[in-house]
Amino acid sequence: MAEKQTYDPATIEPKWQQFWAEHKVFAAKNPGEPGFDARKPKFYALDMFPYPSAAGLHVGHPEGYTATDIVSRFKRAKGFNVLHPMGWDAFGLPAEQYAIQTNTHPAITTERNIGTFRRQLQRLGFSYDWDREFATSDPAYFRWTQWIFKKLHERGLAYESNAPVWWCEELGTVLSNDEVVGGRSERGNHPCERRPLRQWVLKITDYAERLLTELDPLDWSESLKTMQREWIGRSEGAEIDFDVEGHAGTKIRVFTTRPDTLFGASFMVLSPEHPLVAKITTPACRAAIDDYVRMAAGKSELERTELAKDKTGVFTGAYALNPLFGEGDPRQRIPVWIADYVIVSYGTGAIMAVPAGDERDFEFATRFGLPVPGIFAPETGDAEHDAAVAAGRKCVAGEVPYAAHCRTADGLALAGKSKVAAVTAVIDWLRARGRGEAKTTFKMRDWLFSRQRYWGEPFPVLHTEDGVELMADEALPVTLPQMADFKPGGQPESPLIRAREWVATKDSKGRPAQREINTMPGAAGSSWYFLRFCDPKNEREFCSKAASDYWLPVDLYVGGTEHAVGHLLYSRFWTKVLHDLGLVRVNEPFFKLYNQGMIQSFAWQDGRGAIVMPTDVREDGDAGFHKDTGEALTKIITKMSKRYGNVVNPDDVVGEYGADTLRLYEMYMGPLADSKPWNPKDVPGVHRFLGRVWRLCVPEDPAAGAQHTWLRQDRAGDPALEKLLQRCIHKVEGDVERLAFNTAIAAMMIFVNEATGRMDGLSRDQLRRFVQVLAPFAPHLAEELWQRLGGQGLLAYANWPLVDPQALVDDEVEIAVQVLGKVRGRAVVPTGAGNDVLLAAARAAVAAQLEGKTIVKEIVVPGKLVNFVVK
RNA sequence: GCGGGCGUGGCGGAACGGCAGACGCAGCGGCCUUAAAAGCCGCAGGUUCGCAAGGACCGUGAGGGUUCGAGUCCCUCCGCCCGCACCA
Repeated sequence: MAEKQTYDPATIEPKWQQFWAEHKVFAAKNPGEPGFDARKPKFYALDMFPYPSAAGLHVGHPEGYTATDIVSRFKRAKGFNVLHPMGWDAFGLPAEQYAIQTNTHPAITTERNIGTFRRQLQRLGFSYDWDREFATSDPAYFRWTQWIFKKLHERGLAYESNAPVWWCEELGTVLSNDEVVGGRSERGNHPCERRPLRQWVLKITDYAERLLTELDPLDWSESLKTMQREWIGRSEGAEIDFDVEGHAGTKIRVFTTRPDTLFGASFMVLSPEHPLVAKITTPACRAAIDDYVRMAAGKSELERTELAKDKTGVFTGAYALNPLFGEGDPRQRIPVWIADYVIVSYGTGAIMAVPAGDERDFEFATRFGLPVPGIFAPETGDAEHDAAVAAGRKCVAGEVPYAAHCRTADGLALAGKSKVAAVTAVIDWLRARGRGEAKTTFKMRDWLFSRQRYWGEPFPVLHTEDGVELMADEALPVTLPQMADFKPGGQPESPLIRAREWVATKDSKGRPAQREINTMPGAAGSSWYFLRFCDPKNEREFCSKAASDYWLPVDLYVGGTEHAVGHLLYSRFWTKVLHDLGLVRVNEPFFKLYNQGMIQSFAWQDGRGAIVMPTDVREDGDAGFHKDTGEALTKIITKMSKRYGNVVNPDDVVGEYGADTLRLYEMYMGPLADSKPWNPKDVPGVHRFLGRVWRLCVPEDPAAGAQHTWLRQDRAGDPALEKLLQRCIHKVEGDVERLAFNTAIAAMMIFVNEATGRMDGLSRDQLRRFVQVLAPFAPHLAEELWQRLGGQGLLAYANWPLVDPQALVDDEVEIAVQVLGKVRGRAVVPTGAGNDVLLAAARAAVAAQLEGKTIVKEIVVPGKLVNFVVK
């Protein structure tokens, strides 16, 4: 007997992948190109492009990619021009570290890794337009990254700075704020320290206000918007100048959000790094101050910000003068301290301390025995509390009535004013006297834009006799020199310094000049790649205005939360700058952003909490035992990691079940946004489903042909199946729009289960339509069946089947009948029946429960239920 | 500490304020098979009454509230996850 015709992804998947690639089935046409259809709306579906690591693709990658692929295929079927590209974020530290480890040039390892990633992605049948592929390390691409840097420089948004930056000895480079977490590098968890180094910095703070307000209308999750808002960290207040006693002309400027509490400023705190510390410290205090400053500098950021630690600080010996009070007022003269709870880089690096109104200042005052002048007169009714606050024994924040003595001789008086009014009053008073002004500050710092590494974009910058010179557009791209040894030198200097011939060059006037030896950070190339995808081959421009006008903004951007404040902020910043230059129409690049959850995995833990590798575990159902000791183990859910031995390789899954099963399983696991564990036992379930779909079309016996006999011609299908199919199409449509892929798949399973029960009632037309619905999820199987069913042309180009709204309505509905809110019966009534019909049917259904009771109220929800309230 | 999210069967998860547990996994029974695998058909939250058909009660982390009706809305608490964390 001949082989059975079973569902065999290993033959159909490569077949269709090859066909799609050869015929460029998913190539997107730009306006003006032959074949472009201007009548169609556009849809730009984008994945956060991957960093091609040596480890290859991880099952986490295809989760988001499958989601955007489903939407892309769906939108094509719905008549959209779809842009769905893929490329590589290829410059950066990990590539370079891997290159160093394997002693291979990063260009080579990167190319090899990209090859692996591309092959793995193509095995999953994603409908990318591969003609638009590029890597950020391609000279044809980074030429324009350099060009954009020039534009930023022209606008005054790029500058050199010598301010302290995060230096990571282990990585041999500086890192930006979002790359350092708690004083350690995000990548590798190495210790970092602050040190001053000459660096290129981008003035993202100029855009802080816009980055904040223009976030509002975006279709992003609230939690992500909150993260960005907090990172930007806007706060409104005032800057106030304090004179220093005995130092005429020297002023200490502070930033405060509570200028209304100036009456209670009883000391002042400078950060240890504040430039005036050395100047104002008195000889008697100098030794202690020097010690403290040295100690603060030696502390890691982690130690300095450690939670719940006691505050430390030292008196400078100097006194500042509160601008509110005149000579002779005992409140005028306040001591100046230094303490490391004040951060040099925020605000002015100095604060006025108001212990009565600020928890931190109160703690400091208490610890060092400084006075706490009361400035509030609360009336909470709690006499003890009110008295304590008035006397300065307790600290309060927020809206509290001011004490009567909060007044100046010349008419400023806060008593009776609201907080907002008091803030305004104090600012007005200060401004009139040139002692302060309203001020808004941001936590966000400028973007540290240079790295001391080899594998990144060189700057289009020369250092000449006259200073910095930007290179001409024609000289771009500035490519990296070939170097045999690109390791960091242990110095805070780029390895490029050793490429002497490359560094030494001539400026535009023919004089000797040196190239900039720092390179750009990894986030440079990824800050505009979504633009380049619109016009990836353009040699004259970074992206034609026509192309970006058409495709942007990105309609759906899917990726992980880890880029919440880095990449997403930088991309928004660059887009706004390019917009301001008139080069891009949109002001925001990503209209809808969706964060997929993490795919986790099971791991085993013993009684001490130690991880037990799966190879040492004997599984028995859901329980697990140590193979050697027999100890019962606990199953935990955690991220996939080599340490736990629980990494799932997509290649293995594709090898065993096929790409369609992998895609379908990842979408079926649960909501896209949730983190959820990979359960190998669940995978066969979706594979079985695909096998059933296959059998709906293809007979087991090859002698019976490529499709069941009843599918060889058109004839009417089973009306009950028709109704189910209509429902299924409708449900999938709605679910795909809201990215609820798990429930869409459930709906398809329901249909297939029914259809399997009466297979020969299924018509060719019905099965074709079902296959169309399946196509975005399992495109290979769908395309194969479409062909066997004699579908017109390619399924990839077919229009989404229409739903007949009539078909969604049943003639009859079953309603629930409740008595006192509990379901006691059911009744079948005609759809759209009036309340009286419903009530009559309902009464009959629960007659027994109503017996001997009085109906107090009848609640009717048409088409759903009837509830009797009885007594 | 502050902000946000989440707690539903043995497991992953469904459920516009209206029949909790769709769909899948694991489980059980049956058909097919010499046997198994595969496949197909069916059962299935818990407790309990009943020979059965079919009932009853309890059930969405805990407690309270709003409502004719709460997994869903409100308050308090517990637990888990994420983000921020001396930002003046």
